[in-house]
Amino acid sequence: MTHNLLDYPGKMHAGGYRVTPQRKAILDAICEAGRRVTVEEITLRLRKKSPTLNRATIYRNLLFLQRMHLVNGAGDGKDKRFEIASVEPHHHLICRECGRETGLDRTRVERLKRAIQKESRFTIDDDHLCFFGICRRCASGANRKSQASAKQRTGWKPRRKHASS
Amino acid sequence: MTHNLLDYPGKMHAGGYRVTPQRKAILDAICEAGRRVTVEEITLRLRKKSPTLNRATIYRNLLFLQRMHLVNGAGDGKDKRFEIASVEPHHHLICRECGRETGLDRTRVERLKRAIQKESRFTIDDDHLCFFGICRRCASGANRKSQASAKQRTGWKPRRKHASS
DNA sequence: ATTGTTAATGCGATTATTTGCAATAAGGAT
DNA sequence: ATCCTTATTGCAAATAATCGCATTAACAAT
Repeated sequence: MTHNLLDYPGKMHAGGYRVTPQRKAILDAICEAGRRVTVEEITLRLRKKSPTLNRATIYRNLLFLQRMHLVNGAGDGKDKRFEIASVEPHHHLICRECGRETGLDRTRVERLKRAIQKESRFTIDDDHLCFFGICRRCASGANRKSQASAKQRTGWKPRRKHASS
Repeated sequence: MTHNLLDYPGKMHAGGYRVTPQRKAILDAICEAGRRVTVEEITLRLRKKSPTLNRATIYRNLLFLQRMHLVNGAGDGKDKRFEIASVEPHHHLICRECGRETGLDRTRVERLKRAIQKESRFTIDDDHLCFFGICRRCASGANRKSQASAKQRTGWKPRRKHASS
């Protein structure tokens, strides 16, 4: 239970918020997944242990947990994914093509954050940034077929001027 | 028409995609707004000049235009906002509290992107990053009442242990 | 253990977004 | 100008996400 390291009850109480079984269940579900999960996956996991937990409660708490910095979310629409916020700030490089994540040396990013904060006195409170782009493999065209479904999923076919078979 | 600088017909054709009046209308609508706009605002603007343009077409093209790097989108859910992608890469600091944007010296960010690319050979194709956090004014508590509605909008009341009037 | 306060949940009803598919129309070729 | 291919649209139906409000239950205080 990674999230226990975060002392989430303490953080919630400190803000005047309450620790409910629903919130615990949601944190558990994300934690047990052990990777970045979509709302759908979270909902499915919850069906088992907490079948009565309401849809609206999930959405509300996902927002809440993000605000509390207990959970990090990144991505667009249905592809948005959540994970337990790590004690250690860390960042991701996510490939738009194949969806794979690459680690990212955090010192560099933290340095940028500090520099920005120093200059503009704006505090970036995100300890978990996601940068989207194209990974090495996809850039080289190495894995065209293997995971090229990203495009299809959003409904656009790749370029193919009229030319038979 | 800032977006004409981008040669969007060229980019679309290059990918085997088509330039339709609907796409033009959507780009125009975002452009005319002259600032980061929500789907709702885009829809409202389109009602006037292109009343027949379908909902689904708007959503599909917003995705499409982002993929084409003609439009940038950032933010969560209904707060997601779009703007015409500038020829010049630029980045934003957006305050979670009051929603205001602060400019951000882009050289620093570009340097980070280059460094990452060099190290991991991952190409961050985002020329428009949004960093969320707390701006100077809100951090100092200067404008509590003026724009503190951000919290209410998502349905949470600020901490206030029971104490009358 | 009981009580009071009010944050949080569940529910039903809206509203927002997505999807499948037939009909339409962009743009290359003749 | 006309034809052909197929990307894109509009529509209607399906899903997903949000909202208002009455009810429930955390938790601080007694």
